[in-house]
Amino acid sequence: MLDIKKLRDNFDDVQTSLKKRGYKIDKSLFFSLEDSRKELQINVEKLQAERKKLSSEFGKLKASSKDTSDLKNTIDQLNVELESKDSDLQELLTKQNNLMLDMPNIPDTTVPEGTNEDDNKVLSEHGKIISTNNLDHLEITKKIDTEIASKLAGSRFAVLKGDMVKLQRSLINFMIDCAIENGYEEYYLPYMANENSLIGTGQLPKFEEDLFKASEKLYLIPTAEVPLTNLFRNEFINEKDLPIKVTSHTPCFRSEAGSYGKDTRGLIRQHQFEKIELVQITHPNESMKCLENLLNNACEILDKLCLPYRIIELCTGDLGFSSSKTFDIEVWMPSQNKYREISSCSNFTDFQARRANIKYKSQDGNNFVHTINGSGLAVGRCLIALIENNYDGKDSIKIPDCLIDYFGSSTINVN
RNA sequence: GGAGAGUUGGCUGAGUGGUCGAAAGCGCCUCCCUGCUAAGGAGGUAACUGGGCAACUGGUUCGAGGGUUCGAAUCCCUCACUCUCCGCCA
Repeated sequence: MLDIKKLRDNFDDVQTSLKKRGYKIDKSLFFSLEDSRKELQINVEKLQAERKKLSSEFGKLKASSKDTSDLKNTIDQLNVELESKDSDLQELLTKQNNLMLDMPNIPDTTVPEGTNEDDNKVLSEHGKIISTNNLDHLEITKKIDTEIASKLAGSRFAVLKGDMVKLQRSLINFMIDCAIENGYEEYYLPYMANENSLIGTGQLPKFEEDLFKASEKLYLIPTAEVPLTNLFRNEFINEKDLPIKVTSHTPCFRSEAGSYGKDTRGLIRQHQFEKIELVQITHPNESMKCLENLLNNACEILDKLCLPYRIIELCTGDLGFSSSKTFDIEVWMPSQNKYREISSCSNFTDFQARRANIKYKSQDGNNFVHTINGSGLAVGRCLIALIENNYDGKDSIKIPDCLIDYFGSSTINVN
């Protein structure tokens, strides 16, 4: 959520910024709501003050057992007026709030301008592309089975067997250990979240169709970002405790509505996948530095796994709803002959903090924190990358050195 | 699933109709004392929000939403959540 004061005072600046990401604010709507709000609010508060005063006089008259009927009449009339004005005001505030909840975050001034992903900027490429293999992961190993998964649950699910499960488990443990080493505290979390949590991180109300609803009140989490960030919802944090770094491995559930026909083969786009999430709760002055730190933490994993990847900076038109600045990490997928997203690291500035009411206390008063998060990493996609990049073209997949202790062997025989 | 108790400021916790945005304690901040630390003393310290250049000055909030009342933390109703005991259970 944006700061409404910013809109009141610098509407044109905000409008210009949001335009860069393709969002249009209706200026006349905003100010017509705002003008009525101001007038009504002043009016209502005046009436409330008056009632307060008269009620206390009423009490005094009562105490000295004097006649109160005239005063009661006055107050009754006042209450009728107050009630109608107040309900107008409430209606208006709801409209205004809905308008605010619909607005995306303001892109950071350093974000390159653009209209869609074609305008994203490649910042750097890392590692050597050595694989000449063009078989995809389903062709390389039979231990990933999406057909049998469709019997169990439908399309966009997978069943893993034997070595592949163990490899996935090794990746998870390796990634979590990296995060811990980098100062993140590990959490085990609920895989379902309530509505308020999802509003806090920005999935609701606008993106309900992307979620799986598990019951009347609970949704399956689309990412551990939701529970990790909401750990701090409605909390005050001591300034000296910032930044707070937390991590968790969870499954993630996404309906992938609107991606029909896209990435239908294999593990790349599933309703359910494993992910390690990194979250930092930071001081506003430090957040960009923390974003770089988090990005490095994520890249480090690919470095250690010796997988080729590149870093992309998203342009204004491709930024996620809540994000102010985002770096994507894309890993090389030999079978597709291109890089695919494996992590998205974002600075949400105070956008989520405002929605989730996460503040820090400092000498100059209370202020909203900035929230940062990114995958560290998406496990399913990492598994694909590992299989496809490390396949020898004949019968085995090489396990990177950093995983050998976790996996217990230096190769997987695929026959 | 059955029975009961609770939800108040950063925390603990008092408060059953106006003098309560709220006792007390803890914590925190400022100052005094002290060679330093500890202890001690004085004062300050809820959040959100409106108007105003500002000084300042209004309003809202005691889990949420309704109701009663001139007036509600306090009375009534509904809901959510937490805890305890019993039952069941990985």
